[in-house]
Amino acid sequence: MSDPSSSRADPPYRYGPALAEAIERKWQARWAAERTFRTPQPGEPDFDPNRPRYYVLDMFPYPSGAGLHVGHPEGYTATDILARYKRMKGFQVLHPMGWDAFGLPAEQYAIATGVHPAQTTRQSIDTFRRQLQRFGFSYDWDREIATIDPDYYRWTQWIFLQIYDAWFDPVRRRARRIAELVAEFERGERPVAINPDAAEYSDADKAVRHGPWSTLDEASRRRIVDSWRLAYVAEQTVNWCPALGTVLANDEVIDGHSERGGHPVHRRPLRQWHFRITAYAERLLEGLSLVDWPESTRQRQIDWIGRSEGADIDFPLVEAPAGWHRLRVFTTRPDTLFGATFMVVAPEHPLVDAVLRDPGSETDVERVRAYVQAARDRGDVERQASRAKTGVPLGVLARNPATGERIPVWTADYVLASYGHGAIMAVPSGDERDYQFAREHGLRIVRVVVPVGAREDEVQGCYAGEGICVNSRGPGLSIDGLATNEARRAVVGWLEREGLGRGRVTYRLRDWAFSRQRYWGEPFPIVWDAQGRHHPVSERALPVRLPPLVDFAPEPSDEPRPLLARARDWVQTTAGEAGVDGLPPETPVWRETNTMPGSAGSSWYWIRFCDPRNATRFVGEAAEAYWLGERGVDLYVGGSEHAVGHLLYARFWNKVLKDLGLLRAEEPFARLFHQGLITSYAYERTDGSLVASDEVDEVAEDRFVERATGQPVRRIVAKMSKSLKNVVNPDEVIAAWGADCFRLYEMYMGPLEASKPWNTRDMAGMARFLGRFWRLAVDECTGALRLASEANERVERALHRTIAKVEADIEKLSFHTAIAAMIELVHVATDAGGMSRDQLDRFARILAPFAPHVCEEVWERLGHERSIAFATWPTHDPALLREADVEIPVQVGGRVRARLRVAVDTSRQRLEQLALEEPRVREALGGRPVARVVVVPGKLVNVVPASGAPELDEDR
RNA sequence: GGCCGAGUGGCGGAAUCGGCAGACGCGGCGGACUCAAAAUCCGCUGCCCGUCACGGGCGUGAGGGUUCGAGUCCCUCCUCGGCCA
Repeated sequence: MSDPSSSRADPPYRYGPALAEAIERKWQARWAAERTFRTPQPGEPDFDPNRPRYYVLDMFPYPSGAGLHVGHPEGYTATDILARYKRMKGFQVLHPMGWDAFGLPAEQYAIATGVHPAQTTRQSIDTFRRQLQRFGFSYDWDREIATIDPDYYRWTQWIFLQIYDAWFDPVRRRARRIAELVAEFERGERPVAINPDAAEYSDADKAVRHGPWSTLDEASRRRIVDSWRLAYVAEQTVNWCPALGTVLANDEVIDGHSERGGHPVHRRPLRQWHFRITAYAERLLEGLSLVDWPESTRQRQIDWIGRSEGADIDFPLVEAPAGWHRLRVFTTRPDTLFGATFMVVAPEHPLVDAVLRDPGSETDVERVRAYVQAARDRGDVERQASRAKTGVPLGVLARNPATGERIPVWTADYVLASYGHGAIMAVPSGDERDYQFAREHGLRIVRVVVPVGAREDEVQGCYAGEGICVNSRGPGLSIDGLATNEARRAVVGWLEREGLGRGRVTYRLRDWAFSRQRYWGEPFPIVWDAQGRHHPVSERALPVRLPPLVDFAPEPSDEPRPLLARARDWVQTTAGEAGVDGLPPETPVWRETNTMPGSAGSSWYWIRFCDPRNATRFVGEAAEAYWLGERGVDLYVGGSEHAVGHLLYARFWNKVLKDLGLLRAEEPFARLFHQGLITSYAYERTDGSLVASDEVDEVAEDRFVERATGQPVRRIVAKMSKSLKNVVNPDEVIAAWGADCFRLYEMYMGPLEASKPWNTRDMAGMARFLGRFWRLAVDECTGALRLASEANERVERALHRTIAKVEADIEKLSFHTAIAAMIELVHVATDAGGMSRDQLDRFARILAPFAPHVCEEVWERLGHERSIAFATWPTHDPALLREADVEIPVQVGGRVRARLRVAVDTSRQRLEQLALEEPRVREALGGRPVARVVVVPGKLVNVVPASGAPELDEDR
């Protein structure tokens, strides 16, 4: 088909790459010129408030310099089919596209080339837009947005300020304005205290009892209010690489050195903005039951939030540094309290510093100091992974409150500072890590739980499961013989009565660190004064524009320093200049130099699409009410790699905005679907090196050789990547086959959610299908319509069946089976000598969402002036779906022995009678008596010979 | 190790509620058209036995179970993929 010598001999109107391209260009130009897919807004003349809406959203792409690969259009084609289908079903469809354009790759590219990220990003966006438009997707390009547009990030900053100005009321379980919190403090309706759930404050800070609000000074008030804010500043440990002058992610650090370059990396505390997403843990869990999402993704979010019930327990300290009277731990297994034979704190725990300042007689100060130093530069991931459970005793003794025994306190890096209180009670008989640690360091092990039905001496090593408590009798409490779940309640009750602890729910979810030390991100609308206090930039001064910067090269330094600090004239300004209310205009202030992370712009973009040009509000109320309403986005399609990060952050922002009365929907995305990965063949030489797929020949079934050398290579299936040399470029595929063919092929590969290997060879099937469809409608020599003079009955029935099937399959996103049904229809119609005008008119409409260009062309030839995109979806007559006659298989003992040709509605009795009269059935019975006959009318008959089995009711 | 998902022809895959396994496409084989080739059209194509027809047996990762009937439900195991530690 791609041989040029052959196409010269082709009839002038043969459907091939050249004609496909001409048709596709023609219609794409027309759609653009007529703004066919512009979606009317509430209030506009062509908007119809009585029609239902359908909001179908793609995860917007990060436009990289490499352009689109064939994985992108998979999800986009699926949503396009749905958008086009819903339009034909009478919905007003919102189907937008935009660009997630801030982020690290653009900045790294700038470091390498010296070209400003603003420039490279714009170029990448232009490339992506051109490529997407070539697919004929029905996006409303008038709504295009990019997160780097100041008109967009102005509202990203504005939303940050809304979150900054909010706190979470644990009683009402929702966010409220800071002014309401202060009012409650002023009126004495709320105890004046640091937020007990604020991760950035110590237990000691939270225990401080403050007087009435009016008696507090400005600094104390500010401290208390900040502890409630949903956006707050806290020190967080980062991986700082002085040589690269940058902060590294956990997976970029290997063994204390940078993955690139092998430079030393230090763990340093750095001042960062955070969102108190943990306050929403319960709401985020509950919301998952309101949405139609893949079960795997819901489960991953549940796991990520990691709700666990347990208890805080205070262990009295009997030998400890001055001022240390107790050590608080969190445990999910209070039932194993009697087995706690030692305690462990993280190397970062404040008790460790206290011990070093005020060592006890048993403390080996040098050993502790050395251990803590070494542990500091190991990341959490690495600490968890390492097998050896290292640690040192602190020379501190605690008392187990249940047994009254004195137990030693150690520090070890298998305990993480970020979980619970950074301290644990160690129960070696009931926790694998504690067990290993105890074995390694010769600590006592006491069995306190045995499996139900087991004797104590039958249990070896560590047993972490549920069971029955043993050896759990003490001066104040005995839980011997209780089941572990009952024991947990008993212990928590006792702790609460004794004032030694309380039941508590904790989460694995951490607060969301929202700062980056990069350039290419949204600046914070925040300034700092000379006293180190933060102040919001007022709304009217937004956007805070990113200052121009030319030098992105890393600057080696021992102290972490954000890149924006280099824009000195921008950083240093005055309150008046920056637009800060509440400070005298001439007050010198310094702008926040962190920037927002990549996830900022993507945490609300679906909202902006509803009203992308609104200059006075982040989204107009009428647009939000219509396009989002209480349900949110109707269908959201994107990769499962965003199952926790993006989707959790987006839900969080949505909930805060809802609580503040700015949105109606509790959940942003009503239905979510993940398209599968498109993989591709890669070829490996015997030495493991890779060969590009276009340098390989298939010499026999499953035997491949490298063309240049003739050496055999092995074919593997892998994710497309430059390094594997197996990337397929969509531009080339479209040039060779056309966009309609590409769309059909990607949808025909298999279930949308499955990962599937790309195989260009299979494109031919879809090209043939389109060719047959075209020939069914158009004379290849003259270009005139070819219509049957009258409607064939068999074609008519097949058409009704196909309409019903395609409709049901689109709703299920089962596009490959819908296409299979249409292929069958083409065969039936071709076999019957063609379709009537009316039949072709309906067929073109159901194929149009899949192959819109060729269908527009046929539609125009059928005499329609308006785009097929707004034609109505054809109806089907359910009465025509079933054939009058059916073939019923007759089984004997479950094996098909004969077939009956009967009317669909043949009765049960009649079918049984006909079956028993069949000679083949009698033959198969071989004289055995018939035990029973199972009849499923319209489906099958099963004659069961007697074999001593008991008789059963036939109808079941 | 835990959680989730998947194993069906040479390949991608279908089978809506437990009811004819392999729809549809690719590839392959044969034929028509053609000077010839491509394209197009038609037929065949799970495996084994059988001379064609008519048939028979086996068959959805392995083993067991429930059932008149299992790709589908239950149990045990194996393999692969994804995520988390």
